[in-house]
Amino acid sequence: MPTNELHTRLRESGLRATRQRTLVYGLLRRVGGHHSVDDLVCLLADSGEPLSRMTVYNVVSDLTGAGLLMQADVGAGRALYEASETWHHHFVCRSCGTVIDVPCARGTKPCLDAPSGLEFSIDEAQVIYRGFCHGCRAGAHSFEARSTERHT
Amino acid sequence: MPTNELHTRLRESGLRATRQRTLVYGLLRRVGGHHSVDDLVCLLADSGEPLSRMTVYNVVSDLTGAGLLMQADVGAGRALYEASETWHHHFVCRSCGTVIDVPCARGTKPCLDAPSGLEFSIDEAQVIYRGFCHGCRAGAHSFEARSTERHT
DNA sequence: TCTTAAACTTGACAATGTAAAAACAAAGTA
DNA sequence: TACTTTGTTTTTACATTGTCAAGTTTAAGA
Repeated sequence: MPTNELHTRLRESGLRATRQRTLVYGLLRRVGGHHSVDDLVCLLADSGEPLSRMTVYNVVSDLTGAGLLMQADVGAGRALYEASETWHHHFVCRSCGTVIDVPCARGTKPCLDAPSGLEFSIDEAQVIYRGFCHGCRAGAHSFEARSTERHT
Repeated sequence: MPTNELHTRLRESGLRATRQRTLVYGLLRRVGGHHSVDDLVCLLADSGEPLSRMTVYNVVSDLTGAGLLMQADVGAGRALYEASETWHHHFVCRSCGTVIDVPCARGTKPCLDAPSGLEFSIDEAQVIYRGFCHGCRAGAHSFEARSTERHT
């Protein structure tokens, strides 16, 4: 996706199209996968366009709020970000920590029908599946099968 | 639940029944609700039985592994623990951070049927619902209703 | 070009979690 | 009951992740 288009996307989402936001969004769209803020800071530095850590935190927060990025909380201070068009979930391996996308049946938020009769409004349901990936199989089995997609 | 019984529970779960484990497990059963490690350290200190932070981390990790505690990752370095008999999920208010239990349709792990055709084994599916609680309602509504249970 | 509100940078700091080694204690056994 | 073994706890230091606040810079509209 060319810079102009990224620029347009940002504006359409109600955000100012700054160099920093364009860089982060462009990077995530280009490389794909799940990345922590620290990852992003390093990748940007390596690409010759270093941004401050605080800026990256602000940018991913803004882009997530605008719906351009998805945030996956895969436990204990591990927040990962990705540029994705469709709402989906994540599998996390208990052994090696690998994160794998898991398609969502509905594909749009809030995905799950929450039980009715609750005193609050839900706009999103995030599911984290845990278990052991193919490489780490050990103890605990509940079902098995064959592969689909895999990121980072 | 008397100390003897806590003791027995621990042994049955394959853990040594140490004073520290008994204290933490007993506390969580007695007070109920969701608590961070820091919470627990303070509560224990207040009750005149101080434990080191590291010990509390070890204990909750061991008890969670043994199935006596549930861990709820409610985002960005917020790991909460609770003593619960049945598997369930959590709602987190985007505004005030309040955590509310949400019953799970099945009540046992792994709760959700994951999409078939995946190259890994799932033993647990944790769902985090996000939105706004009754007190914080603002913008975003997707449905509403009446209350059930509420903790911490 | 000029103006202004929004965004970025910097540096210090808070919160959360982990590593390693030494002291200690639970549980089984003699 | 005393002994032994092995797992647990404690301490200290540190790594990681995220936040605050003040000052500077910049995007976007007039």
